Amino acid sequence: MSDDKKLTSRGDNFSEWYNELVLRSELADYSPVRGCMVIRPHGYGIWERMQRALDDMFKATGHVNAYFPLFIPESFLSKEAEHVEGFAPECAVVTMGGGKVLEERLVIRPTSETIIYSMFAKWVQSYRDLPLLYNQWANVVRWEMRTRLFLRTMEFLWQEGHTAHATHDEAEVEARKMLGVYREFMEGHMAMPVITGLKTDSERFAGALRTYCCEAMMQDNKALQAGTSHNLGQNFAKAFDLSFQNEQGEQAFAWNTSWGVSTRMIGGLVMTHGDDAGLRLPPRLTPIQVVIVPIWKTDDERDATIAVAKRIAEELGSFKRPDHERIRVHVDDRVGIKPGAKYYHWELRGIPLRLEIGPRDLASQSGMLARRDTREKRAIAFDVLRAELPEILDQIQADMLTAARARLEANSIRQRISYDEFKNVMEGPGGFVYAGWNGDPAIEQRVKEETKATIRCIPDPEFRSPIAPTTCMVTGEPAKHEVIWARAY
RNA sequence: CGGGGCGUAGCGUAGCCCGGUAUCGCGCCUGCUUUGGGAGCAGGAGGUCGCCGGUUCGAAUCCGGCCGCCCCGACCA
Repeated sequence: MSDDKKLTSRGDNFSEWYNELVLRSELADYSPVRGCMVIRPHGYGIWERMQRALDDMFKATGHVNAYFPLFIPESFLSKEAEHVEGFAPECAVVTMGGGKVLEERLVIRPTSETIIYSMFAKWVQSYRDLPLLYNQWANVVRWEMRTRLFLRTMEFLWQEGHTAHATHDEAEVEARKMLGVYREFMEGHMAMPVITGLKTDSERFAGALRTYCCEAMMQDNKALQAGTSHNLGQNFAKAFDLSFQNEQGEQAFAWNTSWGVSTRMIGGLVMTHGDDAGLRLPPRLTPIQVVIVPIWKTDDERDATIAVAKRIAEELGSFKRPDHERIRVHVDDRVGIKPGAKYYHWELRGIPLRLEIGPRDLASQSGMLARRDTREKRAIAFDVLRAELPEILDQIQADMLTAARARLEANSIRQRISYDEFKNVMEGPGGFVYAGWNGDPAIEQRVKEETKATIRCIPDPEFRSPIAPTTCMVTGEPAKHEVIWARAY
């Protein structure tokens, strides 16, 4: 057994652990194009589960899917001043087509506000046409300097919601509602607790009135912005003449929101739950929930255990079952590979449950069930699998969230600390520091330069400290907000 | 775009300083024996040493240029 079978440990080098794990668990691979990655079936399977769950939630909140083009006329980008300033530097631009120089260059969408609101403008005349509640599943391209698998790639997959409303307040409700949807998805499906809140101006989306976000804490105590929701105000409506006649018969500009989450969440999943043995996937998002490993000595035993394994898999996972009763089972019937090697294989890939079935188990009509998250192992009778597995999977899902939440709390600092102590925290263990801020962007900038930490958000009320800080951590002046400081991805 | 590192079989590497046709491990193929925590033995396949040029009788090795990747910064979902 050689050392290259062991994963770099999180403690030794977190960043190397992450890269190695993503590659070795076959979530993704580097591609021939710089900064772009190939999402392999195991990774894409997670994305498909994410899409399905989120899409259901979007539909249940009244949204519809549509699709807008990948190419955006370059002139569209520049119609909203702040937006063009924010995105122009990172745009890929098509200058040639069909062997000819294009009359107007085409930007490959970095985000679709401009093209979508230009179309909304055609479709909206009256307040009766509002609201428009659209979503699209798409790829976008941003010319990033430095890329990392899932966390920042030049092309990534995401969903972008785009809505238009008659009033500011309606748009505000929508932006907050979708932030809540994200939070519920991240906690309920990813088992990843998040802090929701408002971005400061420096971190606000280019062209938005207000940006709300979900911030998660990774195991190296750095923050990951996992989702954003923007109240765009009337900025884009004015740029694209998205106007309507209101009940009073006056022309008015619509109010827009946009909101998105991306394949970056897969990186968050890895860094939230992974351990030194590999991935740990939450039952709701894992492509395979239970892997069955048949064990044998003789050919007869091989045939018998594989037959039983397949029968169980068929019974639990049949497509004839309604979706919510179906368990995603895989039988690892590869010959010539010892059971132990299979255990390592599936542990690396994060499959929540493993069922071992050997000759002894056939006799007793039971198997050994091992949990990936806790590594507990116990016997379970075949005839209770169908009844008990869903409960066990739910338990794993819940336990993973509890564990992640405990880690988030353990690495959050709420007691008042001095700026010097803060610097030590950021140089050392890191974490989320709740502290007062005087509201001055210059202070935010200075802290960033001195500590690499940024204000992740002004947390929503339910995340704030019982006793609000009264003074700014840096200047000692009266605090305008309680904010969360952390280094971020 | 600045700093650092690295490109040798599918993967990871030795060799490079000191020039003579490439080492080892994993993986892969065949056979036999194995299989309840990473199997053993035997045999075998697989290489334009990132690319281009130079020096030399001879270059993975020395020199010049280029390309790519990773890490750390600046910038960003």
